Amino acid sequence: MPSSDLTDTASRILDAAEHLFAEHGFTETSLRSITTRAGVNLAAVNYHFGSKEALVQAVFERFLTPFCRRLDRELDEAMARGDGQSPPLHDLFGLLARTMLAGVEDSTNDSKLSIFMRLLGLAYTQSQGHLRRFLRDHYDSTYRRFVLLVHQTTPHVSPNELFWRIHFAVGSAVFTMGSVETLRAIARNDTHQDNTLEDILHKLVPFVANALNDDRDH
Amino acid sequence: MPSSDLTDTASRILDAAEHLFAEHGFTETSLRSITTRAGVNLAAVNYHFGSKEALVQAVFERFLTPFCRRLDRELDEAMARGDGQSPPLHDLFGLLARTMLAGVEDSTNDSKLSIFMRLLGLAYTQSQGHLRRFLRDHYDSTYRRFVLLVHQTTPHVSPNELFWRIHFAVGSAVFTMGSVETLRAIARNDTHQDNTLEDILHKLVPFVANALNDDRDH
DNA sequence: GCATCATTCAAACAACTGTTTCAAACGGTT
DNA sequence: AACCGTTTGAAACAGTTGTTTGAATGATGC
Repeated sequence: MPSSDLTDTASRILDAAEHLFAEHGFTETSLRSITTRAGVNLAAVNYHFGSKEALVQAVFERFLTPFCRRLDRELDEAMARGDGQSPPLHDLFGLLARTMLAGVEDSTNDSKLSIFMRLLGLAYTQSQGHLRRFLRDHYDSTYRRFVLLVHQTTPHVSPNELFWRIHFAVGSAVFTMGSVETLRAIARNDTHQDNTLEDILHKLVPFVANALNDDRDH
Repeated sequence: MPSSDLTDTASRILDAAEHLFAEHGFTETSLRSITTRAGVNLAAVNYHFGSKEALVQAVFERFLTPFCRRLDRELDEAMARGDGQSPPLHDLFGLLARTMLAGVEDSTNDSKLSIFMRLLGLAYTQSQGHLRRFLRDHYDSTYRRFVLLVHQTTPHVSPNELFWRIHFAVGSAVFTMGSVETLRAIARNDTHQDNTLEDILHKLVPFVANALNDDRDH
């Protein structure tokens, strides 16, 4: 019911798949559960996308392509504002976080962003084979551009040290994202505080930026 | 072939399952692939463990129970040395890292630790339902004890803020160590530097400790 | 109205999943 | 040797998976 009857079959499949993938993972989600939720026939998936693998890629493409385009544009503008100089580390990651939030039209409802985050987490942890290749082939250039900017803003950190710190940082982001909903529930019980996704991102950004910026090599 | 013929059926199943779960995840690993690798009959899993779910739990129990026992003892000793005072943050995580490394008898071979961490990662991201319950029921007390110590050494950080930072930190550790083999290869190509596992832990510990210790709330 | 195309549908497909069955083999005890 | 409980073995089980089929349906252009 969340997807209106106005949209076409392919979009309804993508909507349903997006939700179910984020909730249960890829292999745990059957085509039958997707088509049932979407209210379409089982064969529609293979007809419109060719295979389940292709559907997975289509789900990622639908939200990752606009995201990378937005990020690239944001980076262009930031560079222009700074006369070709890359912005400081906090701004760089703040920009990243804002670009993520910008993809969610309804900012009061976290679910869209939550799905976005979980999918990103899945992409990192569950992607063996075809998905990993797909993501590398399509979005590696944006990723490398961002890393290069981080590199330029932290010239005091050696390349090797920075390499590891970036992966530490990616790890904290990806893992938190991958289980945001669960963690939020635990936090509600534990600390009696309700954190919005925006709150969490605003804690993650300085966490990452500070850790990357430490001027001692280890 | 990796597991010797001397060990009994149950252990050989656990060895095979451990490797395959870490490599492909739970649902992606079939009982047939496990028993084939272990060189035992298919029915042996249900005979010795009862079900696949129970096998998953047994795999976690085999490495998590000794680990938590070691960690508890190490914490006891550290508290005794400090007259009941919890050690500073760097030492606390250094102790954690050493306890992890201690579980790997063959310190020249990283694969055991890598599997350990990958399983921890799976527990984090893929555990819905039975596994999550199992882990909470069995190992939550050790976990809470460690968190409480971290809490006492960082009184300037609010409980909610610390909650999230700890999960950021766990994420970076689990993610990096879980793909340590792959990342080391990339680093060798990228920065022309060969990092031992110990090197990486020595970068990770201050990364985590510094990030947790930041005195501003966000 | 007719032909042509894309789309939908119910049904079946083969392959794989975890689990069960029951006879055979084993090892120790008397 | 005969008995015992424990363990292994090959085979089958029922259920689910992704995918394919071929007929029915719909809309579009002439």
